[in-house]
Amino acid sequence: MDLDKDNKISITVIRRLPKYHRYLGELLRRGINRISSKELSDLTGFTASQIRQDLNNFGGFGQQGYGYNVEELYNQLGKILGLNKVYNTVIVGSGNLGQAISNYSGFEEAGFKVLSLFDKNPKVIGLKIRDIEIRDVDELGDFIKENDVEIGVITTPREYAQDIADVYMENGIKAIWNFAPADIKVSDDIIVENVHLSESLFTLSYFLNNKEDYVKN
Amino acid sequence: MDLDKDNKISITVIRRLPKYHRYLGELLRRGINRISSKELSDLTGFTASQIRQDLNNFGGFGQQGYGYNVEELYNQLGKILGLNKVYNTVIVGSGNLGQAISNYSGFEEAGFKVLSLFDKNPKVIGLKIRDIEIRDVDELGDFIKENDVEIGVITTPREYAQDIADVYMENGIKAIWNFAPADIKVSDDIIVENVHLSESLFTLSYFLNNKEDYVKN
DNA sequence: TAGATTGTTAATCGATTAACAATC
DNA sequence: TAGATTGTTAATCGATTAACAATC
Repeated sequence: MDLDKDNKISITVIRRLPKYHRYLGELLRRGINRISSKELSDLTGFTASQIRQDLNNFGGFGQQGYGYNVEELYNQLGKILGLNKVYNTVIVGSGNLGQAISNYSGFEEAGFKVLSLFDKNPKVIGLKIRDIEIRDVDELGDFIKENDVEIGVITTPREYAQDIADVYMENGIKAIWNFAPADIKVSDDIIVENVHLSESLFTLSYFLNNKEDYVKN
Repeated sequence: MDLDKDNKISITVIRRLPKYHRYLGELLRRGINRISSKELSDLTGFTASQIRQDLNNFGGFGQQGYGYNVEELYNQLGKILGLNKVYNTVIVGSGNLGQAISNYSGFEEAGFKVLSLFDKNPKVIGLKIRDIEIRDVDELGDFIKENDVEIGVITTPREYAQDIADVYMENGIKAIWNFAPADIKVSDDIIVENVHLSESLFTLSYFLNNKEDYVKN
């Protein structure tokens, strides 16, 4: 799909898409049918021009003189983001962060189904978080293969992150969502998305000490 | 401070600083004394040229023919990021995510001291997470004022985020670290740093479905 | 039809990369 | 000294903004 263009969509554009999707979801809940790029600009803080440019990378979803149909654009963006599918997911590290992710209903609603948590601590193996069992991390590889797991989450301490990434890689996982404060090394065909909480907090700290550099949004 | 320049440091530069800091910390732990921009480039994935440009926004930390002293650069970056201070912090929302943050030793080591968690659920008010008490959210405003709290974290469900932000704002908090999937509105003098986990996950999902757009790092 | 707003091209702005003199 | 590597300027590249014809 998307063979009609050779040039990549830039990461800066891609990272704005979820925000458009979120605001359109809100508008939809509020029963609003149509929105212009100008109005979306007021909501999101991106310029109207930028919004039109961004969307036109994927198609002409709008209509001159009218704007965009909220529901249609929401659905289109959902499809572009791959939210029209279900992804089998596992989480390694059953601490608070792992539990937070497995409990968050928003992810399940968006199609990210957590099949199991994994840990190496015998005290927690066998327990259930809601209805999701915590398994021994030694069973991780087999579980991935037997259950067509596509996405692996890492919520372990830093020192185990690379080992888990290796197990993920060896067993054919397609994408890794990494919360450990380390950059893992995997082969080029595996998607890695990092959430480095420290980097976010330290950025906050920087701005707290250098208010003159801070700009909203 | 930093009165010697009128032009702001751009956000793209600022967001790279924590990563430099993290790698330098690793090098320090490994007992490595000196590093060149070329070597830092191999570690971080940023170009050597970019690294030298970034650092020179803040000072000439290197030495021709030698490179950078790891410990000195680590300390300088720590200072630039404001990690040489202690910040009184509170967390509203004592669920898994709030607990994960309050338990993470890395934040406390970096100077972010969690004084209290807050919740509105009577069942958890009065409990302790490690040695941090969960208080009634009704006491939030007074607590902030009495304890010189500078940073407020929001780990509540989306629908409460703005209300908490309002309490933070009214009681003089300086920065908000927001994990709720909503963009909160506050006055311009308050720093807001968002962690939108859904946006990260949806970006991962996009790349899973559009591998041709994926580029490492 | 007249007004509104898109899709898209062109202009501008900013960030990254390349190059190299300075110097340790 | 010779080699290495910085700090910094200039060149390039890419992203954002502005403008407007097309058209609903």
